[in-house]
Amino acid sequence: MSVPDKPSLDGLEARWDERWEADGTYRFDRSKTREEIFAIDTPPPTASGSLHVGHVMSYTHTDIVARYHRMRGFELFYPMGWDDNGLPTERRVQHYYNVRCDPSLPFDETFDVATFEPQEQPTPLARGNFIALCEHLTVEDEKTFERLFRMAGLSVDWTQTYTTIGEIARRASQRAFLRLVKRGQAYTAEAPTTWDVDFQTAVAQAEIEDRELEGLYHRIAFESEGGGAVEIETSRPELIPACVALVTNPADQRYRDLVGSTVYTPLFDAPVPILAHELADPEKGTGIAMVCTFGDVADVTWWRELGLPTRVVVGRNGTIAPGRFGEPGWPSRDPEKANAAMSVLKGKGTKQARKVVSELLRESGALVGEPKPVRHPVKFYERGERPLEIITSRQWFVKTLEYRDQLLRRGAEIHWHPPYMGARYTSWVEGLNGDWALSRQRFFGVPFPVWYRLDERGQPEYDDPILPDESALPVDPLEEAPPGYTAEQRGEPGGFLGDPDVMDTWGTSSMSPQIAGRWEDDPDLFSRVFPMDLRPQAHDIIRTWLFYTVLKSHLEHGSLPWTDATISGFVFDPDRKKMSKSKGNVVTPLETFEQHGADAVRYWAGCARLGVDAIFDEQQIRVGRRLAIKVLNASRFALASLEGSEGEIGDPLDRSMLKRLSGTVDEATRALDGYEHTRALEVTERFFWGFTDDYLELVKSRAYGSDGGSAIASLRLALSTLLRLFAPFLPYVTEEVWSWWKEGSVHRAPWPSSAELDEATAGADPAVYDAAAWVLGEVRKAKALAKLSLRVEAERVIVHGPEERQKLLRDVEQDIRQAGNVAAIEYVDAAEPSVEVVLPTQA
RNA sequence: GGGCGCUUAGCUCAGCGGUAGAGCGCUUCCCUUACAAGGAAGAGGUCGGGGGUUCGAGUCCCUCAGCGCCCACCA
Repeated sequence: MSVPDKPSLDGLEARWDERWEADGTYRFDRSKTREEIFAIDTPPPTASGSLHVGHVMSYTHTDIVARYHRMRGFELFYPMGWDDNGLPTERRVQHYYNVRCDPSLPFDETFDVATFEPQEQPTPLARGNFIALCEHLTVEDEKTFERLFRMAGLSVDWTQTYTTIGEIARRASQRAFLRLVKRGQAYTAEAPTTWDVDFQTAVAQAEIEDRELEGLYHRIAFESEGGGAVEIETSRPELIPACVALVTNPADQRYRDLVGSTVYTPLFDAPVPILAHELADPEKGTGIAMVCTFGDVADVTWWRELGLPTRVVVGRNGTIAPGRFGEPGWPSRDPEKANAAMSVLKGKGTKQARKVVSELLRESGALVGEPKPVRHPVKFYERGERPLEIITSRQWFVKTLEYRDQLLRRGAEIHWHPPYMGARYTSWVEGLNGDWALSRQRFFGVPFPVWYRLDERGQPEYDDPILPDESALPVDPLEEAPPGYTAEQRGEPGGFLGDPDVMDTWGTSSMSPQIAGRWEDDPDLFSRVFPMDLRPQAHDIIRTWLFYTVLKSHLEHGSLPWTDATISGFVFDPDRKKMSKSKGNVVTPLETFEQHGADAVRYWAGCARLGVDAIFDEQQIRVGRRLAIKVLNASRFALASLEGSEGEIGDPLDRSMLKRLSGTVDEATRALDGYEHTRALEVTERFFWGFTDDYLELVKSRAYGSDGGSAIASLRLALSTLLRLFAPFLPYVTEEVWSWWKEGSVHRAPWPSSAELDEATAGADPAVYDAAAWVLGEVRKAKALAKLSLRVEAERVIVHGPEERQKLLRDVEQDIRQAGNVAAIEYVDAAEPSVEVVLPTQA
């Protein structure tokens, strides 16, 4: 045994991280069977972002689960991943190096990522060079992340780390995609899709958010064919040239007679029909809606279900790029007038075009009254700055709608922690309005392993793509030629075209269980870890990461990807604002760790329940630090200050204390089994503080004495148990103390059980410990109220109470007298227990 | 518009059918041989409002209000 004289928290993190790494304490043993393994689908953080205390909280929650299960005897499959593909990385690289990706440039062989310096003007880079720069920067970011997570004490097996742009991830994503195509579950189609005009990429429903925006409702008159006018209301008058119909509800009496008739759009004089559709809401606007291609998702529904033509006026960059009226598909009573109006709009952004059209409408007399200001929700790409447009483009889709019921059932099979989080999944799946648009018109992502044949005129044949053999994966269709073709045939008539798109970043991260488990690359490993046990994550990505992972697993494996999902809340600053970089209220985790120590920060995290948003509270962290220091000092006392040796545990107080501890062990175990780590921490902490405040004081003199064997043995047994109960929460300080007197790591020690304590506690009555602590407390209270030092000897303590209670106390009277500095204890029969303390009158 | 969650001491939160709890903060006292980056003690709540069930309700039911979040085809 080697107990330091002055134990300290300083430097524990570095020392133990190194030691755990050297000893392979958290190394996964793949020889274990699926039943013996507990597998965690760790969230791969966005490598290009920065970690904040919110990450610290949720990853600590997961680590508590991991450490608990490891101590329960499970072999932990607990890898880390880095989500380094996708738009966030592209954006970070663009800013960091002041570059932009220009896919038209040829690859520059001489470009060196390591020595590249940002220039005054943005440097255009070829796709390949840009990707190389992305890979370079993410590697650097990932090192920083790993340092922080190691400091946080995550018991991850760092040899299992994966990235979402790495070869394994690309292969897994592409393989899953190919199989979706072969099963008919993924398809390519030219279809209207939500589109970000700045990033110029398709965006899936899951990445869309509503933002409240100021708008103007314009009431606009359409000329009816029989004369007269039909009025509609719109906040997007610039889409009038894209109008292909008006719709009204079939039950709406006001417009029943108009259904089937034709009206003419103002300014453009295009004839459009008035049609009936259930979706039209008589309560909204005038009860007649303008259908444009495309203003919103309702337009898409009407366009599809009513078989309407397409008249596109908004281009991919968000500017007005109209066709010519008078030409096929662009009918007008007065093409000259229509094209004159169009020429004014051409090239303008939608916002500007809106103002112009508004003025033109006013001049033409079609504007009824003044536009009414409104605040209304508008759809945005979550990372975008301008409203989404709906633009027709060719995309790959994954079928989701037809699996809706199956996916709902899968959601119900998941054990959600907390359970009510399952409702978010359900409401998301129920609200799905289209298949998953999987392709992104971006660069740093997993390419689609697909080529298209070019016909004699050089037009791609999208309906029958060329797919590689799975053994060739991963492939880059922009670098490699498809089977049976040569590189020279790229882009030539009769040759081929590589799919230029990359997958949605969720397309890859939804494969995290398969990537981490080396699906197909290492079938033996995969069979030992999949389906996994746990998916930990935050609630904001239930509709993305969680949903897509369930979808992929359901379609590929016919199973859930894991049985349980733990959902952490967010962390807010003390003013209840969500922490974010732009608000400048971000607390850097590294500083927090350095200032307070990892165990202290983990304690704060451990106090926050799953699913509940937490406050970043330095006060609470200090409490954690105090607890950690207390563990050191109490351990030092129990282990080193006492010179006697262990004896048989026979003293009633000792046995009673251990009985109480046994109950605490049961409670903590039950709590952790139910993913209620806060409760486990709470009961452990409560016992521990009582243990130090009362038990240590009660046994101190006995333990120092010649017959201290029972006390010393009890102290050590309790300490061993408490260290293990605290180990998932305070991995550093518990390991430190463990190392003073035990072999091996506390984190590989068995989780304590009440059975372990049975021998020492058989027949013991926990009420003895409670009663002794109660009397001691009353004595202390009396002295404190009398403003006396605790060292002042009380002349007498008179315990009133029923006989049974007296009996409990008589056995441990000596300990109470010593701990409380009491000369004599007397007993008086009474129904209600109370304590009377006779103190010396003050001089 | 639909759904979920929250509303308990100044603050952060436990408690979920049986006489109001913890930590922090505040006040007082104590350098007691594990611990002064300590320790001991005290003050402080008609458990959001209103109904109901029950011998008994922060605890179950209904209802209202406020806050937060999720979802929604928001013309």
